Amino acid sequence: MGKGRTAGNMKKSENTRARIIDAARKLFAEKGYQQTTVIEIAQEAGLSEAAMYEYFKGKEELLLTVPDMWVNELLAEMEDQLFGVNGAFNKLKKYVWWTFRRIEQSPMNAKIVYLFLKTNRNFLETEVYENVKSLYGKLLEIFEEGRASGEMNPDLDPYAARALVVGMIDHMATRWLLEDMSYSLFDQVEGTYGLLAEAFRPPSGSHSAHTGSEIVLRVRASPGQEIKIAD
Amino acid sequence: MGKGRTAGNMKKSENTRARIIDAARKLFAEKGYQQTTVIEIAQEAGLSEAAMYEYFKGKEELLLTVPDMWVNELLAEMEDQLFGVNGAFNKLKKYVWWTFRRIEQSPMNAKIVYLFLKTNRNFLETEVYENVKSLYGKLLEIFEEGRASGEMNPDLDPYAARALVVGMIDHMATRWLLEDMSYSLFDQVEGTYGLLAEAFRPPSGSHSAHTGSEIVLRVRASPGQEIKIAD
DNA sequence: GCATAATCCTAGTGCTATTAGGTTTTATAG
DNA sequence: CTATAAAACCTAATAGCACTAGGATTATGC
Repeated sequence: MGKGRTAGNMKKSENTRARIIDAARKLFAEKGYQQTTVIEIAQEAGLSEAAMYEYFKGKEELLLTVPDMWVNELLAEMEDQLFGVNGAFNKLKKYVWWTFRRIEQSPMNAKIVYLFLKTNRNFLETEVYENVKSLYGKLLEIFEEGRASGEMNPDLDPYAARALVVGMIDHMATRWLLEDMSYSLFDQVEGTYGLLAEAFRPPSGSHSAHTGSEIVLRVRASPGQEIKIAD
Repeated sequence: MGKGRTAGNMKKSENTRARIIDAARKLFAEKGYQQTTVIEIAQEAGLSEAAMYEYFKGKEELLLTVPDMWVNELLAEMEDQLFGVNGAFNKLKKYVWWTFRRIEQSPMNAKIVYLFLKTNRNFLETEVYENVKSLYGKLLEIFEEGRASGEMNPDLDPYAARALVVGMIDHMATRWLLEDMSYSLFDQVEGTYGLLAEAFRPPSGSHSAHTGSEIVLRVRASPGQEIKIAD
């Protein structure tokens, strides 16, 4: 096997490309996108500045490419993670936990996605964005399933529900990353998720509000006091 | 009154300062922070580039100052908006609606806060951040009130609840701004808020283990049917 | 009117992304 | 092995930008 060649039939160019992406990922996560210069990336990858431009159109393309692989991995793994999980609530919990676990495991990728990419003006036209949408799209299926099975509120609007879950994930991930991962992510998630899930449950009487035949009375009473209802 | 002097005892420098801030706000919102050059800001304000540096240390200080006034206004207005509103849920709804109304009314300020400022590495050390924290802090009071009055779940964790509300506001505002305000913000908010509020309600059995003094009865009745309670 | 300070400008400096044009290395065919 | 073409890489510009030095102009107090 030739020197400098890694296993398989990987060309040198692919190897170099990977080295550049790794260097960029590391530096973007450490210092932020704006604060990282292309010279630094090139040095970290062991190249001259100009040689880098053989592999990437520019710094911004690098920003858009770096997390692409990660999100692709996530997308490929998602179905696998949810496979065999029964029930909409179990699926939802698994989905959320899995997402946060991945964020915890790859804070470098997560930082780039949550801190630098999401507010980039070209983000919406990105390949990554399409994949992120697919990731979030799975939530709609989960809510539809929960609605159909009666496990969740039959009047649940899947889009509204998705907005809440995505908003929660984004917010908690962003805070954790901004605060430099200084606390336990899952300690926070535990309570917040439990609370959010309440919103998706069927109403107490367990039938739809559209029947209009239910009245709720709130009564104050001492412990042990008997309450009779006369109709 | 001297030419170029506006009403009151405003100095020329204050006038110029305000012109710079207005110019920066407009350009940041239109083109984004990175894409706006200081030359453009200076031209829009009718100054030379160098003169601008008599008023601001640099471009970043401008980014941090521009939305400061807006958030200050919000903070000053908040108590006023909630004054006289009874009940935790009414307060919460008012809070959320008021926030989105302000976002809708000042998309330029909102863009700067939600798209450019929040991911800035120095945001956490900002005056604005302190004020934003105060704005969100009010939510804690609301949840405490709801918990104490029995209107909300007595086991509600105010911090978890705040995370959900803030996450929802951030997410919906960011999306709306990124999509260039191309749809009705309030159409979206209506359903999502209604769903979220469900999470804060007391549990179905509805008596707190702690106070033990409130009981919720769910009764079926026909419209018009009279229900009497005998104790 | 004159000193002083506030306000502003012209003309840089230095850093950074990007490119022009050429050199070295590698792969390939005869 | 050698000629040749392509791939990989480099040195040395170029251009755009944030920011500054040093000085000119204008307003203000006495």
